[in-house]
Amino acid sequence: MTFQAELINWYQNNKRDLPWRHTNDAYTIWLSEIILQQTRVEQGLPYFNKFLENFPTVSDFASATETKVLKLWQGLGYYSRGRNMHATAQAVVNHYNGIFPVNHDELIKLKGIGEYTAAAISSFSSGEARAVVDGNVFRVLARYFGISTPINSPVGKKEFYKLANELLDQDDPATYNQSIMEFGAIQCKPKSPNCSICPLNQTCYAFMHQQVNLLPVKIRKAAQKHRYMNYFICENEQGVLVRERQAGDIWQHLFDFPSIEALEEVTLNSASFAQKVSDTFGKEAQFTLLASKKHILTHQIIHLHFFSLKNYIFNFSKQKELKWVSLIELDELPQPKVIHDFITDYLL
DNA sequence: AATTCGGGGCC
DNA sequence: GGCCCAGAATT
Repeated sequence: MTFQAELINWYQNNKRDLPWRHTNDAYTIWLSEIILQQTRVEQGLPYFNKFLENFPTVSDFASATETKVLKLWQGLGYYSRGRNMHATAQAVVNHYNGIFPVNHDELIKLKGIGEYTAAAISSFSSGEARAVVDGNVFRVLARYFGISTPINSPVGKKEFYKLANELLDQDDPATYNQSIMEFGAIQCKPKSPNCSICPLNQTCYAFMHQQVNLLPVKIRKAAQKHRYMNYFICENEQGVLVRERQAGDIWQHLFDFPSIEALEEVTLNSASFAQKVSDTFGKEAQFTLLASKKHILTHQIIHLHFFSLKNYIFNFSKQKELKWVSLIELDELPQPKVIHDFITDYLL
């Protein structure tokens, strides 16, 4: 049996029953593919159901507010996916008559849809012969064919795409694409795959040369950086003061609180920190520590302190991103996971 | 070509 | 603590 036939045969016997595999509707498939970018099926599944329930059609998605979209996205991470989805839904309504494109060359023009996602949506919805190359495919091809070119280098990406499209089953690209990804996720998994039961083990380069745990090759990422975020909670009869985060940093268009950020850990009861608070919130400002947390992102380790702030002065004309909200309204705003955890424990 | 976008699960 | 996950956009 050929490599492709073995994969499809394995898929028919081992595939998971996932909701987006029961449709060829491009909108529904688009929802699943964006949600699953850099996200495990188990983590994305409840979000897929939630989005389909709230937005049954692309028109429903387009007519929602961005805040509503981000609130539904809350906790899933990589929030630009949510913002780009909103823009794309509106583009489909305005420029495609509300009919989601199914062709690769149209799909890739849309925000948030790159090479992988355009291939996935086009092959699954219309049977277009485009090979998907995701993390699973990189791994399966690198191991089976013994390719040591780094998968996250431009040269490697080109090489793997070329091979993937040569291997693509022209008669049923959708099933073949599903098969190789599912095979990578379940059988040819990253850590300690059970190669003894693999139907391809007798022709797999990595297995025969004891290189399964050496492939694929990946170039190391930059080291994580530490950030120190000191948040100040201001409460009055109206509620609490929040800040909408702006472009150019993490959590764009999500909400947190007024803060003083530092590059190093501050000594909380030091004169220098007290001076900084006075400079920012006025000489009479008083603060007490409410909680401390640590939050890990891909490239950042964030150290957070939350303070209650009294007797403060704000210059709202210079802080247009600030606004007062009631606790009810606060609950409707999208928040970073670590902020939402704090609010749940200390404000609600 | 390298960095930067989250959060969770696994070892 | 490091690695990976149905990657894309930016610089």
